[in-house]
Amino acid sequence: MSPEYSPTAPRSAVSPNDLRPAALDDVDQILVDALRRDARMPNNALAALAGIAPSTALGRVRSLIERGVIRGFHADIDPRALGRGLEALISVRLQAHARKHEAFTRRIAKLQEVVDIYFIAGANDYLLHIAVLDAHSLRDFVIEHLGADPEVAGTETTLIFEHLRPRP
Amino acid sequence: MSPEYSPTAPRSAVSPNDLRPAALDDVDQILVDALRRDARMPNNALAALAGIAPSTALGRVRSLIERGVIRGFHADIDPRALGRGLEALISVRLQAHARKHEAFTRRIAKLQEVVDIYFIAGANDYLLHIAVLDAHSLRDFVIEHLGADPEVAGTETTLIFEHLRPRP
DNA sequence: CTTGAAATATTCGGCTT
DNA sequence: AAGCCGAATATTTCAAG
Repeated sequence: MSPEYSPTAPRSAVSPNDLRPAALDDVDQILVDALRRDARMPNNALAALAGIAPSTALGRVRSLIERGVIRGFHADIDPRALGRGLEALISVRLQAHARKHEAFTRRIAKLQEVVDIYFIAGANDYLLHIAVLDAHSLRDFVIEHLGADPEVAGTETTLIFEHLRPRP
Repeated sequence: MSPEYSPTAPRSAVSPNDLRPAALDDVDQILVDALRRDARMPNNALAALAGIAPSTALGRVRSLIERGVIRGFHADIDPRALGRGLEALISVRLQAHARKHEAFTRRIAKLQEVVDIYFIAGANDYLLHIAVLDAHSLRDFVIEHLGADPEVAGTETTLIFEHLRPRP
């Protein structure tokens, strides 16, 4: 008998050189969902939730990490507790001839103030989400780390009044 | 003897009605830092790292949660694994007379596609970070959830090529 | 904040489907 | 391949000092 297509098995990747992690089955979905809500949920409880043995849950979670589906487990910390009560978004446009995007990214990524780096389409090249102590620190950040860089053609800073993360 | 200033004690809040969590001592700092890197680090290991007994570490972490310093523990999931390989930023401007910001926020916060809601200063009122399946879903999202709302005066959508989160 | 002990959870090898 | 079981290790948690 020739091999045949199984409709219940996960499909292979859609495009040829696709780095997408393999599709998640129902159990994986439950585990991922639970860990997204509470990364410290015991393996025990995960197993019970998913209706599998603890050892199986352990293997599943390890596989999810291995496959890159779970990229990490992190505590969400109130920036105010870290003395970073002021958050801002900074649009950054690099010089047209600038081809040192990677170097810029690496340099910016090292700065303590930087929370997110979005590499974006459109007139600007980056949107930086930063968290600092106060307005003075914000100015210092822009002047010292962006204004001083000859590759940076321009910046635009916008204050964040409130930041919500609805999912977790 | 009159009460005197103790240089080692944490200062009280700077401004009168300040909701800032109390300052963190060295041990708290270590715990917060470790849990930010790895939310699943065992309480045991945390204790050893901070140089305190496990029971003390347990109490410290609970206190940090209680005080709102730690807002949660979350697994970081690759959006591609969730079938959300396309991310975008959408600037949203509400009608000048719109005073239903809270209602808008609540409605948007419920949508599965929404990753972050930034309430910002400037010409626009919101910046939404969303993750969707593909360009078609993105268009649908804008039309259905933003374009259809009479309170929304305008939107501007920008694709995210890459999103880095340097800290963890 | 620590100790110490009981209750829970993790983890692995070996076995079953 | 993937899952379960059982048993040794490890961890969590609380009451007491």
